[in-house]
Amino acid sequence: MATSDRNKDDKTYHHGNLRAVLIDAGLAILEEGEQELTLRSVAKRVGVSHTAPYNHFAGKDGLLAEIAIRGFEELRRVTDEARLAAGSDADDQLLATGLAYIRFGSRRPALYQLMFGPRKAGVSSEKVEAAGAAAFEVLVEVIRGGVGSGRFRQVDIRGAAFSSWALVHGMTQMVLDRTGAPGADKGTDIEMRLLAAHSITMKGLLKS
Amino acid sequence: MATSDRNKDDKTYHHGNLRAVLIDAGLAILEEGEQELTLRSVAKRVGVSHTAPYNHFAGKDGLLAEIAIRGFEELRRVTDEARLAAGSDADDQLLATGLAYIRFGSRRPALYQLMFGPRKAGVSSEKVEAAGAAAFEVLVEVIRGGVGSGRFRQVDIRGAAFSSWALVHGMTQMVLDRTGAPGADKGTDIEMRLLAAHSITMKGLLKS
DNA sequence: ACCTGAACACCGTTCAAGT
DNA sequence: ACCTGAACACCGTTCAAGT
Repeated sequence: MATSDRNKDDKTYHHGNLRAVLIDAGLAILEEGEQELTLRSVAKRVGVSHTAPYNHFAGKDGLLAEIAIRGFEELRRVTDEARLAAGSDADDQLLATGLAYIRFGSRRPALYQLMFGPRKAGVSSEKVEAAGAAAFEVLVEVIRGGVGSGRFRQVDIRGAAFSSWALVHGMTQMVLDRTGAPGADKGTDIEMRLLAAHSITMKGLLKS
Repeated sequence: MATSDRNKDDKTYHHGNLRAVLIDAGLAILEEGEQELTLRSVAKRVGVSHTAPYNHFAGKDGLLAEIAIRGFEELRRVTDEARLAAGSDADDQLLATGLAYIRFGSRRPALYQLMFGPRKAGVSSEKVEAAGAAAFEVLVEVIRGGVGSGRFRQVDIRGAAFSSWALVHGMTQMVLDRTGAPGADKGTDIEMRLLAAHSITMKGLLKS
């Protein structure tokens, strides 16, 4: 009896998939934002000893890297969805992906800070950069499409994508920095800022 | 004899100005980049017990806030100097301040990350934001001058300044993130990126 | 008014030991 | 192959005690 009970729990508990469960727990802690993300807090939440994670990750940095990768994968997903939903106009696509980007950072501040915060070098760090590069490609696609269709000027594609990314990234960071600042209309305000920047950029980007 | 020796040392040692000495020590640790910035490491470098800082700061966060303020003051200084050295053309001024901004972040990566990293809320945090706002005003002046002289279109001044700041801030962050990335020509590369972004932005900003 | 040293709770990491 | 518990070095912070 006790054995069969144990087997039932084990499906979601921990034997084959402790690695994945730990990553999810870390993401959940960041999402809730109350608790500190600690190797010990993650292990405790899963119900495992605080040294168990060392069997699946290269210490705390290894776990953090895996969480950051998940973040970049989702960032790529939401921006790509926004791009597809924006229709065929490259101008609309660029604005939509920028908005999706800023919303992602605003809604997941702790995860976003982790993704772009200082990382120790290492092999897992390269995988993080690869995930970030994949997310970056969404913007490259937008610019490439705009240039290809003749809507945009013949700008350097990756250079323009880099500028767009830097702009939304910088804006997101500035929103997250001033968490205690006056003005609860932060969310709408930053979107207006992006709109203004977008219209200036577009005057330099559009062909006609 | 021992007393007079002691008095000589005390001038730079610690009695009246321990507070300032601790801030300098923290900045020096960040500058060197080898040591971890820790309340204890700062105290040790100054030659004082690790609890002494509590007489001058609200814990570690209080010291960190003071260091960040110093950083923003210097950021304001270097961008303002670049603005003045760039002559009277607002276009040149905008590019020069952007370059000075990115160079500041590139040369003081640890300090820059501290300035824009997650800060705990508190009174000292407000002073940090005030120092950051003062640095921001340099860019506002550039845009205001460009609009006033008729060189720039009649854009929203603070909105355009915000966009410019976000752009260089985002670029700086992206340079600092990829510390281990391939391509040692990082420094020159990012400046070319900024030039490209600047020329696109200018097409939307300039009047004629 | 300012500084020290002991003490506390917490953290990341290592390692022998268990299964 | 995976997990545990003790142990270690380190951290921020508090506090009684000194001057």
